[in-house]
Amino acid sequence: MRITLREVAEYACVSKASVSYVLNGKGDSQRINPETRTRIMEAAKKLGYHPNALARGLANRHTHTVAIVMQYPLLFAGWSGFTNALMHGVTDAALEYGYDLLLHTRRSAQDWQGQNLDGISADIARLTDGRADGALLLRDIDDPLTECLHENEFPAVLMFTHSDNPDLWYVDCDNIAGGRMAANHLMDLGHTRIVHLCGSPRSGAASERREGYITALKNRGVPVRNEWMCEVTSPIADFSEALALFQTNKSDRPTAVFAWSDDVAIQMMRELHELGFRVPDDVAMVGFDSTVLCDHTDPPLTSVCQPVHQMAVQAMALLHNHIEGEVPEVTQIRISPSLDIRRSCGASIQL
Amino acid sequence: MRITLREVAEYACVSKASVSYVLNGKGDSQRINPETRTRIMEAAKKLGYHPNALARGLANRHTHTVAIVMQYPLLFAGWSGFTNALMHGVTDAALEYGYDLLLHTRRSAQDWQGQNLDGISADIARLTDGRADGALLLRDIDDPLTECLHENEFPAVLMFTHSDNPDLWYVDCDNIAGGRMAANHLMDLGHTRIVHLCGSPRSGAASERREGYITALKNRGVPVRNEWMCEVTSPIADFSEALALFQTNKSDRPTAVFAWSDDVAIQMMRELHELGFRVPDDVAMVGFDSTVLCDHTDPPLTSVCQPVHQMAVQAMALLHNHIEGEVPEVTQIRISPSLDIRRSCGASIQL
DNA sequence: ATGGTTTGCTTAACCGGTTGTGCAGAAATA
DNA sequence: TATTTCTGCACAACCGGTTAAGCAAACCAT
Repeated sequence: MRITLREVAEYACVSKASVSYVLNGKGDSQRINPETRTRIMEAAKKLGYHPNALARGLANRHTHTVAIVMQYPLLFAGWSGFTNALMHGVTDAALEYGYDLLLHTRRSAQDWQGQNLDGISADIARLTDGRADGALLLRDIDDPLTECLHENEFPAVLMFTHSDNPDLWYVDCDNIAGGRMAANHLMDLGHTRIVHLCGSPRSGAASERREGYITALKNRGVPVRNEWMCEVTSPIADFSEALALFQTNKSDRPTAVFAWSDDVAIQMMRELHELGFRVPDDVAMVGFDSTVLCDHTDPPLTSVCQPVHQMAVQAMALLHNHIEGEVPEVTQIRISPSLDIRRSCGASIQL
Repeated sequence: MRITLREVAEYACVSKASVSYVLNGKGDSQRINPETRTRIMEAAKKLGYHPNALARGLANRHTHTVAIVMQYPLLFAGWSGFTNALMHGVTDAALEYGYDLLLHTRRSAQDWQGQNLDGISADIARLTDGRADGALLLRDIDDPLTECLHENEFPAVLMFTHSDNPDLWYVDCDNIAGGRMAANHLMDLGHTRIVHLCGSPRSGAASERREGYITALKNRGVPVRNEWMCEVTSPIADFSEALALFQTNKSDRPTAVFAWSDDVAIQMMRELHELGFRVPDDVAMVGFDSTVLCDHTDPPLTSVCQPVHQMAVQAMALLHNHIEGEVPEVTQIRISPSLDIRRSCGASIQL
């Protein structure tokens, strides 16, 4: 058993209160006699005392811990460096602000589908059980958890998603602009027959990228074809519908693909390659996230870039404000994406 | 403020103890009158009661939480899917056993270099402060933290590293065999001039891979050249020393490279490519970890494969045993790696 | 009627900290 | 000398749970 405050107190022949005052330097600590103070400090050091975080959290009502809540454990199943960059940013920022991190995942997406409120309330219970002072939320756009937490007045900040509710704080990328960028780049290069591989309609980011794609096409008078928007949510999903679009006579064949994620783009390049299509000669390809992976594929993948690490840091900063009860001027942050042009569209590389 | 046990008790007109017995189903719970029981259950439901994890942990002396302790936050800075696979396995297994996860990183490697014992004792303090029941350790081979935790009788299991101390439990890959496999594969293909890009000498895994490489060469009477073992710890490290080996007259030029990690192998392929060398025609390349990335590089990278996800699950299983006080027959697990042959060595692909 | 057992709950100590209040004795002031 | 103020610490309540021990009433057997 670890040394407790009481044992330090007994060793130093003082009360628990005095030890607590001395070690924390708050309250009556100025009024402790210097001799007693050093006696207590030495007792603590000699006994190897370290406070129990549970007891301290219970008494203090806060733990210097924040939870990071993933929609799916599958976030760690992806190929690209997105999750890595995300976690890297979050851990860096957590160290910066002195928070520990609690990782919340859940068994499967099914638990949530159909608005399983028992699941939600279980999540709420776990999150607000005193262990964390606040939470970083990586959730679908219409996830009831977000609103529920807000009703429970639990400090939370959304990451890589957003909300129409002005009371909810978030850091997200302007995915509509990102989708537009991707489509415009392809149209600038002369493409008009552009397939979009889109993500889950429940994902706010994926929906916005699709919206940006549609808007860009409409703006230039390019017809938007529903059958050219295929839902391919992950690199291990079914690509056959998308690939079928390429197995027709050449006159009506797509010449470009905008995939909602790098993972999907990269897998699509492989699938196309196996069908005998060359990227970028036969088909141009644009991905999203511009993860480090994009530099190492064949050909290197042109991709819309969002500064994941920086966004994670900003989200943690917002959460810190929220926990401290401070309200910064901007509580809903939209980052503008940029386009990293590599070789997969055949464009000349900008320097 | 959340509803507490006391409020539920008052609402149901019973004592705190009765509520606790009913909600936990332990101890005297059988002796509670069914009517009282339902009254309590309904009160709890109506008030939306959820127990405070800190108070509960304090009283129970355990929290159903395990910490995962990284050597470096940089683990999230890598390109390859190694960390992803690791975290995926850990989160899956944590869900399986009903543990929550606490993530421990630290500011920089410098804190630890030179055996900073203050840093170590701070780590010990944070880990054994009551929040976690045990820890999964991803640390260097000679990290004092491991022994310290063991002395403090804190349940811990090493992952992707090992120890000569028979009391320390671990799950590691047989990296010596892995290094041998890589070198043997290259020698099978006729290569004798093989460069090894090795990792940090403090990393147990990296050292063993190097040892396997050396052993394999010696076994076949191939001279081991010290200048052909270059320390390149990460893809953003300095490759110039390694590249210089290729910028000599052809008769003494290496024909193959075994890199201690996929990240480094992939970057090396790029660097070689820029110097005009073709993989695998001019230089054969073998990596380590066989992450998903290897399928998507140009050319696809032959790599030694360790089952990261499975190893993470096994480590969590061991930790669960440790926490429960059970001692399984095997507490030190060595997984045999395999070789995933792709195209970067020019070998015919096995089916 | 008497003693023993069972039922159904409460009391209170405890986990390991924090912190408001209070109480001696010394020092300062009247 | 009497009163007030300050110094230096202890006491005890509290955070929100768990759980051993105990007690009154009801039940049973003798």
